Amino acid sequence: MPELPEVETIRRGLSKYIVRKKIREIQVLCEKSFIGDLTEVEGREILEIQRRGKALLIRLGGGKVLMVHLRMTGQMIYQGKERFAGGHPNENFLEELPNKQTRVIFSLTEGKLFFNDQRKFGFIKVLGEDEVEEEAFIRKLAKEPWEMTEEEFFEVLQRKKVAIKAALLDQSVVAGLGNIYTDEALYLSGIHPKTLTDSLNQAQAGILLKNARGVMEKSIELGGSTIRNYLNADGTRGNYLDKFAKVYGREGEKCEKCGGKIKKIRVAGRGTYFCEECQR
DNA sequence: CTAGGATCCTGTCAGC
DNA sequence: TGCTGACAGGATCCTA
Repeated sequence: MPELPEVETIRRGLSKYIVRKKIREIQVLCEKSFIGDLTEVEGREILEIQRRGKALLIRLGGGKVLMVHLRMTGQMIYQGKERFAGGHPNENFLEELPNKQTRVIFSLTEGKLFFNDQRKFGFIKVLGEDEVEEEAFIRKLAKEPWEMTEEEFFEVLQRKKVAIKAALLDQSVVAGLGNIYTDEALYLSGIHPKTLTDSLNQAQAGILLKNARGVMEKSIELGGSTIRNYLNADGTRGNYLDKFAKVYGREGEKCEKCGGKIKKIRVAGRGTYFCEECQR
Protein backbone atom coordinates (compact mmCIF):
# COMPACT_ATOMS: atom_id res chain seq x y z
CA MET A 1 0.00 0.00 0.00
CA PRO A 2 0.72 3.56 -0.12
CA GLU A 3 2.76 4.51 2.92
CA LEU A 4 2.84 7.86 4.68
CA PRO A 5 4.53 9.81 1.84
CA GLU A 6 2.00 8.63 -0.74
CA VAL A 7 -0.92 9.39 1.54
CA GLU A 8 0.50 12.83 2.28
CA THR A 9 0.96 13.40 -1.44
CA ILE A 10 -2.68 12.51 -1.99
CA ARG A 11 -3.72 14.80 0.84
CA ARG A 12 -1.91 17.76 -0.66
CA GLY A 13 -2.89 17.06 -4.25
CA LEU A 14 -6.52 16.29 -3.58
CA SER A 15 -6.88 19.33 -1.33
CA LYS A 16 -6.31 21.58 -4.32
CA TYR A 17 -9.04 19.91 -6.33
CA ILE A 18 -11.85 18.93 -3.99
CA VAL A 19 -11.88 21.27 -0.99
CA ARG A 20 -14.91 23.61 -1.07
CA LYS A 21 -16.73 21.36 -3.51
CA LYS A 22 -19.86 19.51 -2.51
CA ILE A 23 -20.53 15.79 -2.71
CA ARG A 24 -23.61 15.56 -4.89
CA GLU A 25 -23.91 11.81 -5.06
CA ILE A 26 -22.05 8.68 -4.02
CA GLN A 27 -22.17 5.41 -5.94
CA VAL A 28 -20.96 2.38 -4.03
CA LEU A 29 -19.93 -0.33 -6.50
CA CYS A 30 -18.46 -2.61 -3.84
CA GLU A 31 -20.34 -2.87 -0.56
CA LYS A 32 -17.37 -3.65 1.64
CA SER A 33 -15.44 -0.61 0.40
CA PHE A 34 -17.82 1.91 1.96
CA ILE A 35 -18.82 1.62 5.60
CA GLY A 36 -21.67 3.78 6.83
CA ASP A 37 -24.69 5.64 5.57
CA LEU A 38 -24.31 7.47 2.26
CA THR A 39 -27.14 9.82 2.98
CA GLU A 40 -25.22 11.24 5.95
CA VAL A 41 -22.59 12.63 3.61
CA GLU A 42 -24.35 13.30 0.33
CA GLY A 43 -24.90 17.01 -0.15
CA ARG A 44 -22.13 17.98 2.26
CA GLU A 45 -19.28 20.35 1.53
CA ILE A 46 -15.66 19.16 1.71
CA LEU A 47 -13.94 21.44 4.21
CA GLU A 48 -10.45 20.07 4.71
CA ILE A 49 -8.32 16.96 4.25
CA GLN A 50 -6.16 15.79 7.11
CA ARG A 51 -3.91 12.78 7.56
CA ARG A 52 -3.22 10.54 10.50
CA GLY A 53 -0.47 8.04 9.75
CA LYS A 54 -1.59 6.27 6.59
CA ALA A 55 -5.23 7.29 6.99
CA LEU A 56 -6.90 10.28 5.37
CA LEU A 57 -9.60 12.22 7.19
CA ILE A 58 -11.84 14.18 4.88
CA ARG A 59 -13.71 16.71 7.01
CA LEU A 60 -17.19 17.57 5.81
CA GLY A 61 -19.85 20.05 6.79
CA GLY A 62 -22.33 18.92 9.43
CA GLY A 63 -19.62 17.40 11.64
CA LYS A 64 -19.09 14.38 9.42
CA VAL A 65 -15.75 12.85 8.51
CA LEU A 66 -14.79 10.36 5.80
CA MET A 67 -11.93 8.21 6.94
CA VAL A 68 -10.04 6.63 4.05
CA HIS A 69 -7.56 3.81 4.41
CA LEU A 70 -5.96 2.66 1.16
CA ARG A 71 -4.30 -0.45 2.62
CA MET A 72 -2.39 -2.33 -0.11
CA THR A 73 -3.88 -1.25 -3.42
CA GLY A 74 -6.13 1.74 -2.79
CA GLN A 75 -6.07 4.79 -5.03
CA MET A 76 -7.77 8.16 -5.03
CA ILE A 77 -8.22 9.63 -8.49
CA TYR A 78 -9.86 12.98 -9.15
CA GLN A 79 -11.07 13.68 -12.65
CA GLY A 80 -12.25 17.16 -13.45
CA LYS A 81 -10.72 19.42 -16.06
CA GLU A 82 -7.47 17.96 -14.82
CA ARG A 83 -6.66 14.60 -13.33
CA PHE A 84 -4.90 13.96 -10.08
CA ALA A 85 -4.06 10.38 -9.12
CA GLY A 86 -2.32 8.95 -6.10
CA GLY A 87 -1.90 5.72 -4.17
CA HIS A 88 -0.97 2.29 -5.44
CA PRO A 89 0.75 3.01 -8.76
CA ASN A 90 -0.67 1.18 -11.74
CA GLU A 91 -2.32 1.85 -15.07
CA ASN A 92 -5.53 3.01 -13.39
CA PHE A 93 -3.77 6.37 -13.05
CA LEU A 94 -4.10 6.78 -16.80
CA GLU A 95 -7.18 4.77 -17.70
CA GLU A 96 -10.66 5.94 -18.39
CA LEU A 97 -12.69 5.59 -15.17
CA PRO A 98 -14.72 3.99 -13.76
CA ASN A 99 -13.17 0.62 -14.53
CA LYS A 100 -13.18 -2.87 -13.05
CA GLN A 101 -11.30 -1.76 -9.94
CA THR A 102 -13.47 1.25 -9.14
CA ARG A 103 -15.21 0.69 -5.79
CA VAL A 104 -16.75 4.06 -4.95
CA ILE A 105 -17.55 7.12 -7.09
CA PHE A 106 -18.08 10.56 -5.58
CA SER A 107 -19.79 12.98 -7.96
CA LEU A 108 -18.79 16.48 -6.88
CA THR A 109 -20.15 19.86 -7.85
CA GLU A 110 -17.38 19.77 -10.41
CA GLY A 111 -15.60 16.58 -11.36
CA LYS A 112 -15.58 13.10 -9.89
CA LEU A 113 -13.51 11.37 -7.28
CA PHE A 114 -12.85 7.66 -7.79
CA PHE A 115 -11.82 5.26 -5.06
CA ASN A 116 -10.13 2.35 -6.82
CA ASP A 117 -8.85 -0.70 -5.00
CA GLN A 118 -7.79 -3.89 -6.74
CA ARG A 119 -7.70 -6.11 -3.66
CA LYS A 120 -10.59 -4.53 -1.72
CA PHE A 121 -8.62 -4.32 1.52
CA GLY A 122 -9.04 -0.56 1.71
CA PHE A 123 -12.17 1.23 2.84
CA ILE A 124 -13.92 4.52 3.31
CA LYS A 125 -15.79 4.93 6.58
CA VAL A 126 -18.30 7.55 7.66
CA LEU A 127 -17.59 8.92 11.13
CA GLY A 128 -18.91 11.70 13.30
CA GLU A 129 -16.29 14.23 14.38
CA ASP A 130 -16.45 12.88 17.92
CA GLU A 131 -15.96 9.29 16.76
CA VAL A 132 -12.61 9.82 15.04
CA GLU A 133 -10.40 9.40 18.10
CA GLU A 134 -12.36 6.33 19.18
CA GLU A 135 -11.96 4.58 15.87
CA ALA A 136 -9.83 1.42 16.37
CA PHE A 137 -7.06 2.23 13.91
CA ILE A 138 -6.73 5.86 15.00
CA ARG A 139 -6.78 4.98 18.68
CA LYS A 140 -3.79 2.65 18.36
CA LEU A 141 -1.80 5.03 16.23
CA ALA A 142 1.53 6.23 17.68
CA LYS A 143 3.14 9.59 16.93
CA GLU A 144 4.75 10.21 13.57
CA PRO A 145 8.56 10.14 13.39
CA TRP A 146 8.73 13.95 13.42
CA GLU A 147 6.59 14.25 16.54
CA MET A 148 8.68 11.81 18.52
CA THR A 149 11.96 12.49 20.26
CA GLU A 150 14.89 10.13 19.91
CA GLU A 151 14.64 9.35 23.63
CA GLU A 152 10.98 8.46 23.35
CA PHE A 153 11.66 6.20 20.39
CA PHE A 154 14.52 4.50 22.20
CA GLU A 155 12.36 3.89 25.27
CA VAL A 156 9.58 2.30 23.26
CA LEU A 157 12.09 -0.03 21.62
CA GLN A 158 13.65 -0.91 24.98
CA ARG A 159 10.31 -2.07 26.33
CA LYS A 160 9.81 -4.52 23.47
CA LYS A 161 11.67 -7.54 22.23
CA VAL A 162 10.78 -8.02 18.59
CA ALA A 163 12.62 -7.77 15.29
CA ILE A 164 13.19 -4.08 14.57
CA LYS A 165 11.49 -4.48 11.21
CA ALA A 166 8.31 -5.71 12.92
CA ALA A 167 8.48 -2.80 15.36
CA LEU A 168 8.79 -0.23 12.56
CA LEU A 169 5.80 -1.73 10.77
CA ASP A 170 3.76 -1.60 13.98
CA GLN A 171 1.69 1.58 13.77
CA SER A 172 1.43 1.72 17.56
CA VAL A 173 5.22 2.10 17.80
CA VAL A 174 5.65 4.79 15.16
CA ALA A 175 3.10 5.94 12.59
CA GLY A 176 3.40 5.91 8.84
CA LEU A 177 6.13 3.47 7.88
CA GLY A 178 5.36 0.52 5.64
CA ASN A 179 7.34 -2.22 3.97
CA ILE A 180 9.43 -0.02 1.68
CA TYR A 181 10.45 2.85 3.93
CA THR A 182 11.18 0.41 6.74
CA ASP A 183 13.74 -1.42 4.62
CA GLU A 184 15.21 1.85 3.38
CA ALA A 185 15.56 3.35 6.86
CA LEU A 186 17.20 0.20 8.21
CA TYR A 187 19.60 0.13 5.28
CA LEU A 188 20.64 3.75 5.75
CA SER A 189 21.15 3.05 9.45
CA GLY A 190 23.24 -0.08 8.92
CA ILE A 191 20.87 -2.18 11.04
CA HIS A 192 19.89 -5.75 10.24
CA PRO A 193 16.09 -6.08 10.01
CA LYS A 194 16.04 -9.00 12.44
CA THR A 195 17.90 -7.14 15.18
CA LEU A 196 15.90 -7.31 18.38
CA THR A 197 14.58 -3.95 19.51
CA ASP A 198 16.02 -4.19 23.02
CA SER A 199 19.51 -4.80 21.71
CA LEU A 200 19.72 -1.45 19.92
CA ASN A 201 21.54 1.30 21.78
CA GLN A 202 20.33 4.89 22.07
CA ALA A 203 22.61 6.13 19.31
CA GLN A 204 21.34 3.50 16.87
CA ALA A 205 17.73 4.26 17.74
CA GLY A 206 18.42 7.95 17.14
CA ILE A 207 20.01 7.32 13.75
CA LEU A 208 17.15 5.05 12.77
CA LEU A 209 14.52 7.62 13.68
CA LYS A 210 16.37 10.31 11.73
CA ASN A 211 16.66 8.07 8.69
CA ALA A 212 12.98 7.18 8.87
CA ARG A 213 12.18 10.88 8.79
CA GLY A 214 14.69 11.53 6.04
CA VAL A 215 13.58 8.82 3.67
CA MET A 216 9.93 9.82 3.95
CA GLU A 217 10.68 13.53 3.61
CA LYS A 218 12.57 12.83 0.43
CA SER A 219 9.72 10.78 -0.94
CA ILE A 220 7.18 13.47 -0.13
CA GLU A 221 9.36 15.95 -2.01
CA LEU A 222 9.33 13.63 -5.01
CA GLY A 223 5.55 13.41 -4.80
CA GLY A 224 5.30 9.79 -3.66
CA SER A 225 3.86 7.53 -6.29
CA THR A 226 1.64 9.87 -8.22
CA ILE A 227 0.84 10.15 -11.87
CA ARG A 228 3.54 12.79 -12.26
CA ASN A 229 6.40 10.41 -11.78
CA TYR A 230 4.70 7.25 -12.81
CA LEU A 231 5.23 8.34 -16.38
CA ASN A 232 8.60 9.27 -17.74
CA ALA A 233 8.87 12.35 -19.93
CA ASP A 234 8.66 10.26 -23.07
CA GLY A 235 5.45 8.61 -21.91
CA THR A 236 7.02 5.28 -21.09
CA ARG A 237 6.26 3.61 -17.83
CA GLY A 238 8.54 4.37 -14.94
CA ASN A 239 8.92 3.24 -11.40
CA TYR A 240 9.30 6.02 -8.89
CA LEU A 241 11.16 3.65 -6.60
CA ASP A 242 14.08 3.77 -9.03
CA LYS A 243 14.56 7.37 -8.00
CA PHE A 244 15.59 6.65 -4.48
CA ALA A 245 15.14 3.07 -3.25
CA LYS A 246 18.57 1.68 -2.33
CA VAL A 247 17.48 -1.83 -1.39
CA TYR A 248 13.73 -2.34 -1.88
CA GLY A 249 13.10 -4.48 -4.96
CA ARG A 250 16.82 -4.77 -5.67
CA GLU A 251 17.53 -8.39 -4.83
CA GLY A 252 20.82 -9.49 -6.36
CA GLU A 253 22.01 -5.97 -7.12
CA LYS A 254 25.14 -4.43 -5.60
CA CYS A 255 25.01 -2.29 -2.51
CA GLU A 256 25.97 1.32 -3.35
CA LYS A 257 27.94 1.69 -0.14
CA CYS A 258 30.00 -1.49 0.08
CA GLY A 259 29.44 -3.42 -3.14
CA GLY A 260 27.91 -6.33 -1.22
CA LYS A 261 24.93 -8.22 -2.57
CA ILE A 262 21.42 -7.20 -1.65
CA LYS A 263 19.51 -10.11 -0.20
CA LYS A 264 15.82 -10.82 0.14
CA ILE A 265 14.51 -12.61 3.21
CA ARG A 266 11.21 -12.82 5.07
CA VAL A 267 10.79 -10.89 8.31
CA ALA A 268 7.52 -10.32 10.13
CA GLY A 269 5.80 -12.07 7.24
CA ARG A 270 7.00 -9.51 4.72
CA GLY A 271 9.53 -9.59 1.91
CA THR A 272 12.58 -7.79 3.28
CA TYR A 273 15.56 -6.43 1.38
CA PHE A 274 18.89 -5.62 2.97
CA CYS A 275 22.65 -5.64 2.44
CA GLU A 276 24.25 -8.53 4.23
CA GLU A 277 27.57 -6.67 4.46
CA CYS A 278 26.53 -3.31 5.90
CA GLN A 279 23.56 -4.42 7.97
CA ARG A 280 24.67 -6.60 10.84
C1' DC B 1 4.62 -11.05 26.11
C1' DT B 2 6.29 -13.24 21.48
C1' DA B 3 6.38 -15.65 16.67
C1' DG B 4 4.04 -17.40 13.03
C1' DG B 5 0.32 -18.26 10.24
C1' DA B 6 -4.19 -17.37 8.15
C1' DT B 7 -7.31 -14.00 6.44
C1' DC B 8 -9.50 -10.39 3.59
C1' DC B 9 -9.20 -10.08 -2.41
C1' DT B 10 -7.54 -9.55 -7.28
C1' DG B 11 -3.93 -9.76 -10.42
C1' DT B 12 0.63 -10.84 -12.28
C1' DC B 13 4.56 -13.41 -13.02
C1' DA B 14 7.74 -17.42 -13.00
C1' DG B 15 8.06 -22.20 -13.80
C1' DC B 16 6.58 -26.37 -15.57
C1' DT C 1 -1.28 -22.41 -24.27
C1' DG C 2 -2.73 -23.59 -19.68
C1' DC C 3 -2.11 -24.64 -15.04
C1' DT C 4 -0.02 -23.82 -10.38
C1' DG C 5 1.96 -21.61 -6.70
C1' DA C 6 4.13 -17.58 -4.89
C1' DC C 7 3.82 -13.09 -3.96
C1' DA C 8 2.10 -8.33 -3.25
C1' DG C 9 4.02 -0.61 -0.51
C1' DG C 10 -1.62 -3.37 5.20
C1' DA C 11 -3.68 -4.64 9.28
C1' DT C 12 -6.08 -7.85 12.23
C1' DC C 13 -7.10 -12.02 14.38
C1' DC C 14 -6.01 -16.61 15.97
C1' DT C 15 -3.07 -20.20 17.91
C1' DA C 16 0.99 -22.07 20.12
